[in-house]
Amino acid sequence: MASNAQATEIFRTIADLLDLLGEQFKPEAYRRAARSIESLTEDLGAVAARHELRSIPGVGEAIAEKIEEYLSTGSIGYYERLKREVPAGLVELMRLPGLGPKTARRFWVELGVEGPAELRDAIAAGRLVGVKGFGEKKIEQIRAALATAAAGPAASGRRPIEEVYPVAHELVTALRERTGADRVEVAGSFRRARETVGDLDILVTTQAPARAFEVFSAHPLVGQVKMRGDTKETVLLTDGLQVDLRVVQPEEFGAALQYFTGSKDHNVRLRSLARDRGLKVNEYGVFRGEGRVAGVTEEEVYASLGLAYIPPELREDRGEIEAAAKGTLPPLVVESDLHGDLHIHLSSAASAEELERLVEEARALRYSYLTVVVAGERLDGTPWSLPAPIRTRLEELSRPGLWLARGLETGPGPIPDELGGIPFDVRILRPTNGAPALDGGTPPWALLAHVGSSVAPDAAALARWVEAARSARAAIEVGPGAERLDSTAARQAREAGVTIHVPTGLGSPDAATVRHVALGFARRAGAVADAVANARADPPVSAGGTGGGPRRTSSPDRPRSRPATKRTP
DNA sequence: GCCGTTTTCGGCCCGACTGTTTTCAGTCG
Repeated sequence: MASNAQATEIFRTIADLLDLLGEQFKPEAYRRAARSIESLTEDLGAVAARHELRSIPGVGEAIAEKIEEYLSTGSIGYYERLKREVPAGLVELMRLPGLGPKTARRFWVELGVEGPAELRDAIAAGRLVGVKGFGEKKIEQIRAALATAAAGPAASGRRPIEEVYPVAHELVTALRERTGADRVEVAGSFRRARETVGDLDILVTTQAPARAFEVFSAHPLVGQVKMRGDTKETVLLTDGLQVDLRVVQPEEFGAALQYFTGSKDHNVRLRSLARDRGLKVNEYGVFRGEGRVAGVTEEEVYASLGLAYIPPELREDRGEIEAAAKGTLPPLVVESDLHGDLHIHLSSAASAEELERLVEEARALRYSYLTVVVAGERLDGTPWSLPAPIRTRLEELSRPGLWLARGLETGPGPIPDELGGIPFDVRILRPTNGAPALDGGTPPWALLAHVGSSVAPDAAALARWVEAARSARAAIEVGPGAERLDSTAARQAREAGVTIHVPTGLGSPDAATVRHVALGFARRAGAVADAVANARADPPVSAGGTGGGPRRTSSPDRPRSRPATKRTP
């Protein structure tokens, strides 16, 4: 999806350039279009070929034309003109923390400064002293921002959600236990389960805000306090992640949680819907005139606008508001829907104790099946397998109530001779480059895994794999890490009717992170329990290869059946 | 520049915080 990413970046830059020219509403319009293009599940070229560019939210006549121009010529005349008009260095300046378009423009117009290097020189030469609006502190702040930018490129970019997850968990736990806060929730893109997180927004209700700030600032993860007001504190963690802590009143908590969860586009739509109904929504509640209509809970906020509750993962203005109004939102998969895992790896040196711990974990979660990969091919194509005693132990531990299936993980071709004698129940496909078509003669595939490890994640390759999974009736694995699908790709799989697999992380130290993040991605993709392979009561597996199939007696083997599935509450 | 279950024109979120101010501008989220 290289061209989508490039188009996104071009429109973002156009927005910045227009900002620098002092334009009022155009910049936001271009940013809106950029956000939509970024989250597209298919290539812009494909949308253009169907003449459906205008159906992309935020893309109207003018931007659609510019996309066409970009697709056919590789550049956009309007963009090139703007770049000639405004020095490129100004965009860098306005992207520095604490600086914005107004300030960058003033440097340009009043001081002739056209970029970071010139600004540094101007400050060193004392040219900012005495300029209206620039006191000692402001100048120092700019100097510091320039130094940080020069030291390393983008020390404060967005980071993967799985990296932030344990940190968020720790901070929330500490706030709950040590500050006397009543309610503590993380909002923002973290709560929406976006793949990347820019910062953390934590909301608390407490009678003693000052104490909450005090305790929070003293947490070992916190590096420095950036600012502290009456209701809000901003800190930087030792690893550079920014965390905002906001204190809100209990009667406002739902409204604040809704407001700070976003997304921006979702909230804009919500507010305009409210306006149409004579209501006003802000972070303090929903109001008719002076009277508060809602605010304690999010459910109440949505209900007051005539909407069903919208799960955070869907709040991106991609049609969820219309669906909530009509009552057609899907009941998204929840953690208690998961009945097992089709893809568990143990190391080739695994011990029986490791296997037993794994089984204990599965029992504790009331899972009814696990596929443990017992044999397969390494990335270099050489075969490996779990030691025979471990495979035997696996069979011994399998019983009605918890079926331990044996997984065989290979490329798409015939099973290599070396692995031919090893019995298995589930065949897991590890894609290799250039061979997307699954061999129809082999047993049905249960799972397409490690997709990102062997194919470039561009739209065309992804489309091939989704089609391969669809025709083989295999599930595709979703979750954190380069080897699994992100939520955008998962949405594409869903749209093609391909089921997805949510890894549970069982047996790994970061199991909770893997499971929650993967579930979040599945929910972002709009998956209901029926769309998740391991949310089915019986494993979506048929007897495979030389294996014997399910060795349990409690329920008959039902290949490819769609057993009754627990409903989302 | 986009958008419309009251609109094809006239809107487009708005409050907290900082720094430089004497009443406000800019940035951020």
